[in-house]
Amino acid sequence: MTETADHPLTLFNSLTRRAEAFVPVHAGEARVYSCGPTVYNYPHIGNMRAYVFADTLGRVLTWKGYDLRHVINITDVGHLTDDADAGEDKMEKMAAQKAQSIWDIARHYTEAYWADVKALNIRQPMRWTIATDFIDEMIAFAKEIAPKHCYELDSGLYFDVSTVADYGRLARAVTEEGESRIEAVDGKRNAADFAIWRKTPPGEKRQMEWDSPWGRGAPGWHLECSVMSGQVLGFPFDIHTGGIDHREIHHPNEIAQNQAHLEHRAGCCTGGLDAAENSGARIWMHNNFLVERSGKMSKSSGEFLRLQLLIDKGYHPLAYRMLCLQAHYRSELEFSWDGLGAALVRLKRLLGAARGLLDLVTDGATRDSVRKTVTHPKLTPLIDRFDAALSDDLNTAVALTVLEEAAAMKKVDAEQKASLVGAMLSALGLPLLPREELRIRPRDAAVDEAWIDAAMERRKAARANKDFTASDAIRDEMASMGVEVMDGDPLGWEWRLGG
RNA sequence: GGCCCGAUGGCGGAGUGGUUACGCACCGGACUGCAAAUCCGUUUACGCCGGUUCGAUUCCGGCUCGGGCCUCCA
Repeated sequence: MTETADHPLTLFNSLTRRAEAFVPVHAGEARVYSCGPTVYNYPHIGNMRAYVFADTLGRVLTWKGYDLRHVINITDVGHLTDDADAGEDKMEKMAAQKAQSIWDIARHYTEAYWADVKALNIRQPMRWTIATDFIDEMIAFAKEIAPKHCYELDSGLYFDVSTVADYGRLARAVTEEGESRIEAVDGKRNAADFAIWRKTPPGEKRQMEWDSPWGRGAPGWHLECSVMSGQVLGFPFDIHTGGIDHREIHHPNEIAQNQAHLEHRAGCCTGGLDAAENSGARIWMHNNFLVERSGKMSKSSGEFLRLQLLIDKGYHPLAYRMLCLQAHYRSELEFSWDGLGAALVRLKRLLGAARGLLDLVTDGATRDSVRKTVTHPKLTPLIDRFDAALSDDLNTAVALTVLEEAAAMKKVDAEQKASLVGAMLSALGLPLLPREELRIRPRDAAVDEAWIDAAMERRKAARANKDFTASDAIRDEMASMGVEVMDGDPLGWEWRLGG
């Protein structure tokens, strides 16, 4: 057993379409920027997969011993409803629909998002950047690159993608003359040109608008991420994450802006800076989609799956995290209620196996710290296998099986096992929850805990008298109310409701 | 029309040129007054047709089917 083998962290870089060794820009640090939500509506569980992924990445970086500096942005302005250049702003539209201030809308949905973040045990990033806090910086950024890379039309300031080298390298699919199904904005030089500043149409008044050298208006969506990531983390930073949909449009545009910005700062250039070397980030990572057959994962379809709905049905939110962990982040993942139920059962059994270790658990441990405290010969190979799995582009599916093996391990030093299991749970973002928190009463449950406790008491008395006819009748009665009785459950659950 | 991706047992989902993860479900056993829960054990798979190879689920080509993107979307 070579339990001290070192497994360098390798991550799949969308820019090169290859797994690459992670080499931090700043020794010992990992600087990560994640594209966050546009807060014009509730996030659905598919959206949340991106943040579970980003959190898992951050936890693995911590496990590997890096000092994580993570930024997630909140887009509270500038996201368009349809046409990429001249459509309605999603924020403005929702505010109009609800007859509320746009700022109230933004706050409401930001808080809803944060609630989901908390429920999924996603760690707080070093900083949440709010787009509207960076308007001045966005204007300054745009002013810098405008002379060489932008042109002005009636509707706004546009970025000319032909002015940077290798535009669209990330997407690998730039359709120069493609049959676009949307009407192009008049005057655009290239089909792929995008607005970095959108002017408020004459005669209109928006709730969110600012003065700029190009008139009153609002920043384009792509500009926000370039500015916030560069401001807070500095170019180049290590990793930029987002959903796979961003690989085609948003991130290529962000990269083009970053190239232009870096070019300006370098005071060059002949031929433009290379897109791979000057994209702003070393590694671009994209999580795949959570898919659901009936289309409930699309916000535009009206009804969509929110985390709160899972909770209302009696599924603990961490069952959803477990569902994500079982698959690789780059694979499409199928959502179904049966699948969620399976993940919940798995989570319960895992935490049940880890029970009793509660007060021994060490949170936030690193691989190296675990190696120091866990020396039992049956446990050390598990550290290595766990580390190898996570180091292999975040193979959480395999890491999870190693964790389960560790939790089920018999005849080993209890304290060492606790350290190991605790560290593994922490690396995957699964907290050791007590029973009360893991069990969730479905919202539509016909009975409450008081009723259940009373019934349990009656049944207990009948059983004490060996009156099994009576005790079975009570059990049937409870079952008819949706309560399942479990005698002698090792988790200490005497009953359950729903999931 | 253009570009890209996928197809693994009942479901989900890893992975690999040769010994076929894992979870849930099912089945068997232990436990239980009986169940449930829990624990232990077992069964079932690599879309089709060619090619490369001593050997392919794994590599290459074609086909079929499914999905995504090209318009905001994690």
